[in-house]
Amino acid sequence: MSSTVVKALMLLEHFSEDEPELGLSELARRSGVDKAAVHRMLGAMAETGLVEQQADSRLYRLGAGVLRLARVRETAFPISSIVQPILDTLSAETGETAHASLISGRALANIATCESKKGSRVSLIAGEVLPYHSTASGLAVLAFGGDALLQRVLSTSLEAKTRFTVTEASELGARVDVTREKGFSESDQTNEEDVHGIAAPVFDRTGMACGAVSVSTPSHRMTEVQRDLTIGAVLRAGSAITDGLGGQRPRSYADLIAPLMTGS
Amino acid sequence: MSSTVVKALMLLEHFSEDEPELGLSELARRSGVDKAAVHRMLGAMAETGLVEQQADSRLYRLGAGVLRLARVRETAFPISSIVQPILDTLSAETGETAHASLISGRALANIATCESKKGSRVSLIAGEVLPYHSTASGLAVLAFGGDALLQRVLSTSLEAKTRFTVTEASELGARVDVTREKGFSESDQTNEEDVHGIAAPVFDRTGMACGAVSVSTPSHRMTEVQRDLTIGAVLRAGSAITDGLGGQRPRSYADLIAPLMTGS
DNA sequence: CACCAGTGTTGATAATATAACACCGATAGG
DNA sequence: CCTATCGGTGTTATATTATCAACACTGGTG
Repeated sequence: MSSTVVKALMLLEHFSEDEPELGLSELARRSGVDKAAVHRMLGAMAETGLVEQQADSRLYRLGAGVLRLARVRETAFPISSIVQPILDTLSAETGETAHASLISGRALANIATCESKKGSRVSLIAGEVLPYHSTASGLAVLAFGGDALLQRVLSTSLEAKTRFTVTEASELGARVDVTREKGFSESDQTNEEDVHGIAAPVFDRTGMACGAVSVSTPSHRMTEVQRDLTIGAVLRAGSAITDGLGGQRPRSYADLIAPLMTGS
Repeated sequence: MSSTVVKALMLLEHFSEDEPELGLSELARRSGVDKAAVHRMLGAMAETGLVEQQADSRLYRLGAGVLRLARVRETAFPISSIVQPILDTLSAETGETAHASLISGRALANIATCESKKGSRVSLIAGEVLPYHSTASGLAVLAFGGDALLQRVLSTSLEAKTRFTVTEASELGARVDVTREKGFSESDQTNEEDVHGIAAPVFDRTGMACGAVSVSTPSHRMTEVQRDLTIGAVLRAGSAITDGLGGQRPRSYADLIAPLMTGS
């Protein structure tokens, strides 16, 4: 069912900002894969520089190869450099943390962020993988990313990240419909406690959503005024990023959000 | 002998700044792997977001996953951000193109560059993979990266990149010895025509070389004066990077290069 | 229009790399 | 000194993968 390559690459998901170095046994435990298999996979990935092993502690971490690959991609398709300034203004306009993510296989990859300047803010782990079903960004992508993607996600089991997470396919489908009608998505504490998210889709040049831009606000601070302000700002940012990437908004979507994109 | 994971990841080496998008057949041809196998491997890597397939043209390119991974690594171990300013001053001091690379599996990965401002300059492809045996950076790493690495490289077949490339293991060993005695490495047109390189090793905290910093000068422009200037600047840059990464120079090496690090 | 050369994709079967298990030496703590 | 970790290693049955061929499709050409 699942190829060894996928299994090996899934191991990389366990490296995070908080735990950038992991031991063999630890990694085997978390991934639920046999220790010997993990050892072989890490060895294979080390050969190509995707991971590297500390000589002394024997811990593994992401290798220099990922930097090289990112450079190749970013040089050819400068996404991050286009997105970052837009996120900065989005964060400034709303006063909250903004981030952008792109479709990356079976999940969303957070590729750029701008944290709020406030002391109390939503702080997210760099390079986190965001599930489609529990985040505002995910909803935005599901709503405008085509039926194939939506069906695939609906047919998977939806993990409950908090007590508010939608775990029923039918209800998730309903939320996607709402998102499609409104032109933006909204989620309250479905991925993390006390985090409210508002997101807008980003389109590629075929008119399909390829990612999303989102603003995360502490739930207790979210007011009606703040909400309206954020929706307009997020939609403008989404459009700006779509344009920056050479993407194309579907006509119906452009008409839909036009009245909402008030403000400067 | 060779695992499927390695074979799959080797496919990624064929993506470059010049050719960021490749078709299935093209990739199969270059890698010498069966088309069907390449198809399955790319599919597997697409599942995890390491590559992505254009919906319309069906071409493959590096995916958003690599950006995410690079963010995780760079947040935890901010190498690029430490190296870049040092490269900038190195390039300013020498007037030529400077770059830094790290050990990445079986080769060196170029992770940061600063191009010369001159019209005639050495321009290198972003994210290029540098062979150990044909580059000044490679020599520097081989000389100070431990015997295990050196033996492994010496036992492989050395591809002739130009008519000056060293392809005999014995001669390469001799050049490594010279490098070890001098404290820096030098190569003239061994990797590319009309490119002269001078490189210094970068050490990790165990005192082993983990990478190198190098200045590439058009061969015809390399004079005695320029050479002395460059050697001092490269050695200073190497030391600065080693310090910035929390690395540790071996005592013997520090004594060796001390008299050469003249200038500011 | 038929043809051709190219593409991406999919099955079938045979070959082989892989998963699983127990095991090893080393290290650290009680 | 015993126990519980750790990283790493063999070995064999098994499941995945490589290989080959054929497929449907495209765009260009006679």
